[in-house]
Amino acid sequence: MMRSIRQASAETGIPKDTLRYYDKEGFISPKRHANGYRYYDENDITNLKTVVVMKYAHFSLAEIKAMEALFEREPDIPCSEISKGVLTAKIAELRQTIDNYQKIIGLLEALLPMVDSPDAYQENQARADAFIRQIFEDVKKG
Amino acid sequence: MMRSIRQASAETGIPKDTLRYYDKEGFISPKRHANGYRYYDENDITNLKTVVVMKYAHFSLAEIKAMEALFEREPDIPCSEISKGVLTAKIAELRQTIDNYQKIIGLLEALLPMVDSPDAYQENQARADAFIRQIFEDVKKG
DNA sequence: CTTGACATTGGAGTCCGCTCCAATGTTATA
DNA sequence: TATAACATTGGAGCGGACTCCAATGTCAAG
Repeated sequence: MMRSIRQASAETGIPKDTLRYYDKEGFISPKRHANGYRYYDENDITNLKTVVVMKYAHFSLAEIKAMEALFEREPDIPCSEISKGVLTAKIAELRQTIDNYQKIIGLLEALLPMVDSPDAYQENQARADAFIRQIFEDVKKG
Repeated sequence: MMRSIRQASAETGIPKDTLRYYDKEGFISPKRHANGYRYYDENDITNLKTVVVMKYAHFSLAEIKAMEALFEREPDIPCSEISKGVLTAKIAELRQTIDNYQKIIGLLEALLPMVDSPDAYQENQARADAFIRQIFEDVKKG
């Protein structure tokens, strides 16, 4: 079954211009009709859906490109370790980000009461400045 | 105490060009010498350190600008509710992001075994495709 | 008084991932 | 056959936050 770019766009939710961009970049390049029109087959659609999922999972296009395993449909080529590596690296990265964000939430919650009471702001200011300078030193170190 | 742009940069870790950029944008604009040189006073330095901390906490420059309370040092102007709002909104946003990332980690961990075994890739492929298409539907909905 | 390290400016370039445009060609329908 | 709704291309623009450059000005040390 062949889809026009319009149909592929409707099915994947990826704008037509973006599909052309992916093609231009040699990322996902569907076959062409005699008239030059792109047509997307089942594999193309699966690959595009994979891209949607991977983008949702905060992979950059470069990272997605690197994971050939997700797109490789040739029986003779063995699936490389790259995909696995990229995947586990991203998992570690997300865990790290979560830890970091939890620290940041703690910081913001500590900052909140210093900004919280408009009338007492003057009194809080020295405290807030000292707090910021303390955090700054922490941020600088790591 | 007055710092040249070079000294302010050294003290805050913010590149000189970036300090000029902040000035150009009317964000943090130090006073000038007669010769036109910028000089940064204590308040400027505290404000710059605040920016470093807020950037670390994933605030955009626009968001940081919005939090006048962090920079306001005039006694007559009451501290607005804006800073508090921006702060609590960011805390909520980070919590949301953490939830989201935890879901994504679950997804990637489920995907991993399908990419994990190079030799069995062909066998896994149909399963991986079906999995991707399932996740795609979930992603599409929310 | 020269040298070198600093400072100034306006403006261009970078990265990423699109997004939009104009000019043009093709196809389906009334 | 006219019109609308598709398709193609190359290339420009965008947003955010810088980053770099060239031309020029200033200043302290030897």
